Amino acid sequence: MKSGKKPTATKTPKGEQTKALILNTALEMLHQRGYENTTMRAIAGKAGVSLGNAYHYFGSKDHLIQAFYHRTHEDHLRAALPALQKESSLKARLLSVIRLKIDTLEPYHEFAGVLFQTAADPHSPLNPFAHTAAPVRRDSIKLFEDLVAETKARIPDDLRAELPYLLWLYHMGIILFWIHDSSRKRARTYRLIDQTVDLLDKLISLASNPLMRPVRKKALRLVVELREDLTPDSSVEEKETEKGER
Amino acid sequence: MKSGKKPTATKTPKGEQTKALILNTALEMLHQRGYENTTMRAIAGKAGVSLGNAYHYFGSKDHLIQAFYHRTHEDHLRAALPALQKESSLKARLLSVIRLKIDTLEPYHEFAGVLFQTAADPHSPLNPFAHTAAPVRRDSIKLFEDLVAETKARIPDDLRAELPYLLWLYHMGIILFWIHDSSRKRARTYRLIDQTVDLLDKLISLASNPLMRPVRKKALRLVVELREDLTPDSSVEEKETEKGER
DNA sequence: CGGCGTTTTTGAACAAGTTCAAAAAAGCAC
DNA sequence: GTGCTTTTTTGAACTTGTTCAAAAACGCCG
Repeated sequence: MKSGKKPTATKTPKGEQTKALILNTALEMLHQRGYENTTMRAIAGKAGVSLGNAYHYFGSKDHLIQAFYHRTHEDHLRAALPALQKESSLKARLLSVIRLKIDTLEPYHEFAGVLFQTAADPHSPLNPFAHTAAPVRRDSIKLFEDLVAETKARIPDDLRAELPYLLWLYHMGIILFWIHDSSRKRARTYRLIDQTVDLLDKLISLASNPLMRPVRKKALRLVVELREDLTPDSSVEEKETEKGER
Repeated sequence: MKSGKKPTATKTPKGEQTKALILNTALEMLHQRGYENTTMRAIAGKAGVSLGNAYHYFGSKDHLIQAFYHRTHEDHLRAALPALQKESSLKARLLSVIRLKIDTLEPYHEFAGVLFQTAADPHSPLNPFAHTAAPVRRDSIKLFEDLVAETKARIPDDLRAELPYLLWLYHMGIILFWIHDSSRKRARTYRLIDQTVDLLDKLISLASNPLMRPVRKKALRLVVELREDLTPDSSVEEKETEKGER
């Protein structure tokens, strides 16, 4: 699987339309037939365009996955935001959001492995930790900011500031577990969620205790320090100066 | 990337030799040229055998990676066991082991992403959480058992029983971070290790406090419950009954 | 040595992701 | 509408992982 180049931006209504057509066809096929069975040729064929045309709009098969990412994220948002309205405690809010995330992902469990796979490679632009994915990630973290913001639990400011990011990290961990979960109806994942949310809630209370201040400070300092660099612009990728893009 | 079938067991000294030759050539090339640039054809070519022959001994490119896994694990063991002799405190032992792990992996950082990538797919036999990898994993966890066993710190039995597994999990997390770490000389990873080992040590002390017993019990019960199922024999893979293998 | 089953080895073929140069269509200025 | 540029679209070619049937080599029995 080579790198896959620049997904050319669409510059015409016609192009826009073709791009959307390809994407929809792709998502549909991915859903129905899974990742391996959805070949670029099949997508192009079903969409009624040529193979090369598909590659014109999506630099690689992975870019299609990225689109999938976007879509499920949006779906999750649509489900989670209303849920947040109904709950006020941090614990209940967190529980809702995480459970809904898994609910949203569930139909795609079969090829979620591939999803995570492409996402795990630091060189892949899909990787949620990479700079390229920064916008998506930020957007994703924002949900947890909302989650934390409107809760009246007494949480120290330093912790409160980092909590969204930490919860996002936690939610990534849950997804990782879910991917590997082959239990019926994903029972084990939901159990993990219920229990860990409970533990997290307790842990947050504990960390909020004045006695814990030194340890908390130290831990948070580390988090901040290592998180900062997560989005370094000093990447060595993109060796070529592109000229047509602007 | 299709599945890749059964890596036929070698049944002759001649075969043994060829297999070793291919493996060594592959590891060398992986080291020098990285994953993408090391094609199966190149390996076969340099080893002086045919492409098909390489596939006879290694069912897929991934199987080569698995061999790589083994090798680095052995290297790590060779470095870590002596180090354990010299240290007695849990903290110092853990610090040693983890740092040595990263030291061992460092030469391969460039293609570590791919490594983790193939390892992240639940369908891949390389995935460290999968049943197929159970032996390797067990062996890997064993190191942490040694690490915990001979330390005289007063740790409650329930925690002590699960600690090796938990530390193994922790060490996987460190590796994940390392893979994404592009700082000079991997400074950030080492900093993360130093700091988190310290925190872990504190956390273990804290968890050992009688006051924490209820929470600890609850958390450990969850760990045990979810860990058990990690190696279910009820897998749906291996549809064909193989007859030549025994 | 000669036959014969097994293991090793080969080479060709296939599938699928990716690249690319060039044709076709669209957009636009005049 | 005509000519020019830009964008879209195509189709063929290339690369690489993988499969497979058949040839070659091997081991062994009589």
